[in-house]
Amino acid sequence: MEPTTAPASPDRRRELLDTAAEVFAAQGYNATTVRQIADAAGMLAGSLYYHFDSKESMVDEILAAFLDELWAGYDAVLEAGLGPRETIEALVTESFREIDRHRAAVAIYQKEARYLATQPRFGYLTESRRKFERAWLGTLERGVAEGVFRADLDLRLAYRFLRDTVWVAASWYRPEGRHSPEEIARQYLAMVLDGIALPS
Amino acid sequence: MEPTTAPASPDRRRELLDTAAEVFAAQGYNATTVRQIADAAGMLAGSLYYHFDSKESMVDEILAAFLDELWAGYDAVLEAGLGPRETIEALVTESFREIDRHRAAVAIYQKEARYLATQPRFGYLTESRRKFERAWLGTLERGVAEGVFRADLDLRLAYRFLRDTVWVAASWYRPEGRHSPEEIARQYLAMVLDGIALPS
Amino acid sequence: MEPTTAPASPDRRRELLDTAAEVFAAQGYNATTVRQIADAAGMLAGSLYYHFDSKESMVDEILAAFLDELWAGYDAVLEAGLGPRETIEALVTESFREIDRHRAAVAIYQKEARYLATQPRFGYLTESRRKFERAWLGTLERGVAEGVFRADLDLRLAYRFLRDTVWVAASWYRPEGRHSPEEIARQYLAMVLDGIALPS
Amino acid sequence: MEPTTAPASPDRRRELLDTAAEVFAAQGYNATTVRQIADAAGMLAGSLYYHFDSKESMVDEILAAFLDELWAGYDAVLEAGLGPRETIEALVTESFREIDRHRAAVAIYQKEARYLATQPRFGYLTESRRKFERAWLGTLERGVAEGVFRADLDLRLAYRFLRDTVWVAASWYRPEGRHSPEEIARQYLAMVLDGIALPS
DNA sequence: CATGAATGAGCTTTCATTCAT
DNA sequence: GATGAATGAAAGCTCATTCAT
Repeated sequence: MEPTTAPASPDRRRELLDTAAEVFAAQGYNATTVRQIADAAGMLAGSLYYHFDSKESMVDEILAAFLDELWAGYDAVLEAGLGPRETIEALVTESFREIDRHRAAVAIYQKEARYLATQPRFGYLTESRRKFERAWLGTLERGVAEGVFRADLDLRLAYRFLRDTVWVAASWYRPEGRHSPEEIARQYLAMVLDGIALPS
Repeated sequence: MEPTTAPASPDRRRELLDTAAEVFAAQGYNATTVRQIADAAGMLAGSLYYHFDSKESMVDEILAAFLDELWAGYDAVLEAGLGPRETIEALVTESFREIDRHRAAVAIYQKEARYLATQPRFGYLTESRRKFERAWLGTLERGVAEGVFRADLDLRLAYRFLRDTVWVAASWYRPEGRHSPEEIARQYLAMVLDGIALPS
Repeated sequence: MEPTTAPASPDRRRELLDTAAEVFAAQGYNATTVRQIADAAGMLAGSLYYHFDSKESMVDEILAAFLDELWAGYDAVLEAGLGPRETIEALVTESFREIDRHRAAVAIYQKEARYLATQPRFGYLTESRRKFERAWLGTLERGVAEGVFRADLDLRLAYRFLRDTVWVAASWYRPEGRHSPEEIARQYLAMVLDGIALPS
Repeated sequence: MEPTTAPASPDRRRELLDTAAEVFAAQGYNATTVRQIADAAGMLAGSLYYHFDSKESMVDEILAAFLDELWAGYDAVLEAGLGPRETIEALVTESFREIDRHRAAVAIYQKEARYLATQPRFGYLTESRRKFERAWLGTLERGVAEGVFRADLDLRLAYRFLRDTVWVAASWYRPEGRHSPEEIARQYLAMVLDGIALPS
């Protein structure tokens, strides 16, 4: 019979951050008030400041944790020595898994990254974006060189196409939905790699 | 005896709305203060209220004007009696033209529609989203029925894929960029219809 | 028949700063709320922010204006080529005049300078204190060298004695009081220069 | 069976009060947070409330203890039947000894007494000030009557001059400094009684 | 005795909006 | 048409204080 007492500190933080992420994702960072987060967490606005320095430091922690995990997955893929097509497949699948696990964080990242990145504190967002571009664009270039991808495309356009295509899914994805992240990845890859048209 | 120096009122409104749209797109609706808009327009915050009822009515007018124009184009395409593939091609091209003309409005729509749609005043956003879905999803279904599009796809997924793919472009598109909207449309269609992979 | 309209901007600022100075002097900077200042000025707390950036910038302006005026007077004295005793007399008189004109500002300076000086923004307070010390201590040293002042004193102690003696007066001085600033200066100088004891 | 490790409670209180006094003196009562005191004492803010009722009761105890000790010394001097000049000398010396022993408390008294005295709880501050005035002013008057002090001074001014002159020293005094309290008293008395100027 | 977590009141500040001129 | 000054509501945050453990 568990006592209904307060959980230990790091767990509590995580709990609160998850709550905050949900609210941020639903309403937008700026449109979310600290009071709304506190309400959702069942406490008073001021009480949040026992755990966090500021509203800003909450998004900060949410985004940083997400990017850490994301890059752990990406790095594993990139160091696996796969061919270009298999790398793209693995990156897309990894991305949808990340969306599945951290939907709220991904949605926040999508909507607020550009705005937040203007502040020095969030410099790592810009950094991450660059690393991201190098990884995807590099793979595409390799694929063209190796004759696996079409040569008649503007690769920067293709990169943006891929990137957006994957991440925007966070805005509508629901974990309890019909498809598993792997299934969604498979469908996306089918479209991205081979197109929606039947070869005539 | 009207003085000829005073600018026609509707022009001034348009001018101010364009300015506001630019700022909204750059900073987000909530993060934008009325004063920032006024600064950008070279006037004081209070003076904007001679032209507009409220900050809300500014986004309202911006979005409504954009959607009006968009649907004029879409409706023309949908009533032209084209085949499914040609319809998709025309809709995508039309969309990129719209992005070219109303980049700021499209960017605002992308970022804020979900949040704004919760208010009754912006009910037309939800309505438009539904019409949108009917148009695209219907065309896809027709394409599958006619054997022009692949039958092994979850069409709702494909719809979202198409929709996001096109509109997210507003977040990075720059009118002075390398490619014309038609050229971008062509590239996107190449990827979407036939995939980025070379047929093996 | 004057209309009871709002006065022009720079005057209004001065008015508000005078009000603020009075409240700060009476209650202490930290113990004073922006609301109290606004109340005293007959407006709402938020309205003060039309005129000033922050509570801090209010003290800043108050103190800076006071020190500017003070140094104008001091510099005139120091450049007049007076003997040490006459210089001390003139500085003391000038100080009491300043207390008479800017009682609140002087009181704030006395109570809050040390605390405020820890912030970079108020660096000029430290600077002013140093300049102050050079002026007074230098005059005392000159006086000892010329045989006008006693040689058996620790001059740093004497400097502090003089300095405090003069400025603390701001904490009890009332402009409508019995004595004019010049008369108070005369009495202080009598005590400081010749002592309160009768020569035996 | 009391464990011998637990420190006697009154000692701990004293220790904490000394710590608190130091912080209050350095930052001002209002600008000091309970947490800063707790930090300085190596405990958490809430823990202080095991020892004290409130922040207010801390200053209260600090000031009351200081005034108790001060008046013990003053009363001894006043009842010793000394002449006016010797009384002044003894009071000044006693005061500097008090500054030496309770620098922080004296500094707090100097800066905060006026503000605190507005609350009923600190009524003894006002009382003490009155007693103080009677003691010093009475001695001065006696001195004038007996021909020991100059008759051409406004005695209320002289009183304030003496009072401030002595106590403000608490704001710069450092116990480890060059001069003993007795030496400082001697120098102050030399200035106050006989002036800084050489008799011409 | 001390901690960890929370409360609740109040603070400074922001900002959309109003309105007399 | 625009300005200058103000309003009022609400925001983010601070802090003395409480209390179960």
